[in-house]
Amino acid sequence: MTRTGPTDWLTATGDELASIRTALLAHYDHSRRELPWRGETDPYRIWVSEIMLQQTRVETVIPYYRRWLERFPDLEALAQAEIDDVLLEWEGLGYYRRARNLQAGAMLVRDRYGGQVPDTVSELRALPGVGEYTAGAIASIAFNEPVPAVDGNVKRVLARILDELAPSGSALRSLAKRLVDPKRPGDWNQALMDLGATVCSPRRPLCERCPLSPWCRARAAGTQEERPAAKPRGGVPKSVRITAVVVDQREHALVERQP
DNA sequence: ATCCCGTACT
DNA sequence: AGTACGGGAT
Repeated sequence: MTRTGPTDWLTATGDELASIRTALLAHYDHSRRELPWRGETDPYRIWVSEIMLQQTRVETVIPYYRRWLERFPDLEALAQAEIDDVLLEWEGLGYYRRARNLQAGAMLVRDRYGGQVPDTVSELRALPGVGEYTAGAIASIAFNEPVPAVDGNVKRVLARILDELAPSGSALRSLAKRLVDPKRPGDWNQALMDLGATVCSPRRPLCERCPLSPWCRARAAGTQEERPAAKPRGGVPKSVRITAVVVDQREHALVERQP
């Protein structure tokens, strides 16, 4: 492969897409993090791991994930559990709504789908606590559906590939959709997330070790540290407080008031 | 798009 | 106390 610079992803050829997929998947195959849910394809287990990983770091989740599967080894076990037992098992993870949603979802799948987790993004999205990201992750990892899974890490990776300060949701989705490897969608999505967690970090990304650097516009421009843009501090004030003091001609205050 | 939520960090 | 974060919900 000979390359002259980062690709225009809107017009990328099939060969170019194949090249970037091959590069990242090869990297993933030899340097992926070994995690308890890696290589797993049981949709219930992927579901549990993805919900636990929302707003919670990997190291924290690992022991909870293991204990959870001992206590609730399959969807049926979770669906018939007492909510108090569910919450007890979740204790320490925080965001307890996730646990309530997970069990409500398990009951829903049991009652509406005969215990089989649905395999489409739209059906998955109907489960409580499952949004676009989580639905894509479950569909791709557990069911090999060629759909993207764009979490915070992936957003950063894509923003750097595009060298955009604040790529729109639609720009991110369309690029993510084009990139997904049709043969190994689950591995592809996990590879992108892994890359964001380990190489394409928010600060000081390790571009020298990045298998995607040949395709990365930010890397070519040297702007990787500033992509995506930091959030504007504070934002636009919604109101401005004005205080006036009325004085007479000798500058004695006639009216004073504490705001 | 924008808001909301619960938590961690400062 | 205030803010940043990363998801979901609307």
